[in-house]
Amino acid sequence: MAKRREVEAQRARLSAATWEVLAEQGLQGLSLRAVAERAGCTTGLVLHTFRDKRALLAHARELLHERTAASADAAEAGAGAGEPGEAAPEDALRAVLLQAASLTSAAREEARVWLGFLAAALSDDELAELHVRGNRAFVERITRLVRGCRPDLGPEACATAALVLVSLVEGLNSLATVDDETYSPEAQRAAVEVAVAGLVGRPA
Amino acid sequence: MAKRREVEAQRARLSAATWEVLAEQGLQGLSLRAVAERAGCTTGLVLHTFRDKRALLAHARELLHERTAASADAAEAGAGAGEPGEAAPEDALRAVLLQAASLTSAAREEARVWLGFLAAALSDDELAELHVRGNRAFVERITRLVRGCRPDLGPEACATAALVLVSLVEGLNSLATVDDETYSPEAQRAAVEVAVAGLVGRPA
DNA sequence: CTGTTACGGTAACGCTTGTTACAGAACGAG
DNA sequence: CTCGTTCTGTAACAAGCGTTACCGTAACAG
Repeated sequence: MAKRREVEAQRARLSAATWEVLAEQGLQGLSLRAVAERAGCTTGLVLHTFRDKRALLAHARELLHERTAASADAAEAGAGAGEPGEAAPEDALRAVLLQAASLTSAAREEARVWLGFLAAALSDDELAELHVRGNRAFVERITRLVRGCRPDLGPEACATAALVLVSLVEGLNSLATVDDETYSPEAQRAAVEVAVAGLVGRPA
Repeated sequence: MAKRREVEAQRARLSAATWEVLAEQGLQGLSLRAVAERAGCTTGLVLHTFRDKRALLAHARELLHERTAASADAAEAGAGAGEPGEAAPEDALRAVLLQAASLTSAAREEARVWLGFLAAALSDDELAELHVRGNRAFVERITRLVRGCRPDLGPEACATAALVLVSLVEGLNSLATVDDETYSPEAQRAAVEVAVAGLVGRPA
């Protein structure tokens, strides 16, 4: 054996650089040289750490998935930690949905990255599979939270309600990446509130 | 003056080719050579008809906008032409939304094209402006239909409801491009039905 | 009929891309 | 210390990109 550096740290660093380039320059500007420059190294290191560009993209995609999942976990736990009041499950659902929306500029940047990966997945089967896995995990999370809010609903109704909420949030994210005026944070918040109230909340 | 061929037909033909390439090969495969080969000509003709690639993309984007607008017009008119029953405005809203969703394979292909343009708009201001214009027109259309269904709601409530429905449909479209199993036509239809019923329909 | 003008194709340019081969540097083992 | 292995940077490669200059060709004006 010889040198055994922390290659895992390199992978994380390069994935983060991939992410930043994707957020700033878009999908078209995402070249190996741009990533290398962003990470402060050359393309040689990049392709020594990852077999090829697709492997780099796939790793960055998984990193994004893990990040959003952790963020959702935190939001869900934080909402339930208030007090065991009457509307705790609804608060958790609302908290997770609002956290998934792009209310802050950081979240909007993440949405741009997410959208870039989605567009890339249209012609990359591996990225497509990763996207499907991540999105289905999100759908299952929302389905569970919906069931917690409305135990009276059947499984199909819960699944449909979850699909509505997930599609709504991801649609808001996608549209907000280009039109942050129409899809302002307030507008997004109001939309999520209305949808939650209509599907799960008070059956007025 | 000399030859005066139908250059407008060429523009339409090339835009259609752009569209097809974008649907089949994705944003990365959208090169001038691919478009030219698809249209049965060379790149010379392409760049004689359009100043550069961005102009070609912009024209194809406008063509997509006009197409979706015409389709929405047809759906709206068709739903209102049944009989002047009690729930005509709700039917029109539902028809427009379902037509905008990707229930058929042709509509899914259109959604892939739409998504490609959206991703391209992240780093192209002209495409971004075209997208914003088209989407706002759609939002206004839905807002008008919502107002027709629920004259009792205030302007803000109508706007929020429209934003929910638009984001829902576009989210369904985006997600269905990659996962046509979870976002099957039946699932999309059920989602739209639930959302319309919850926001506009019977206030149960 | 002839000249002018728009049109379409050919081929090349310069550039960037992903990828690979090679050379030097850094560290652990003997 | 010295060898050998692992790592990183350099440089080059072929391929593809958008774009441009150039050259026939066909059609209308006079």
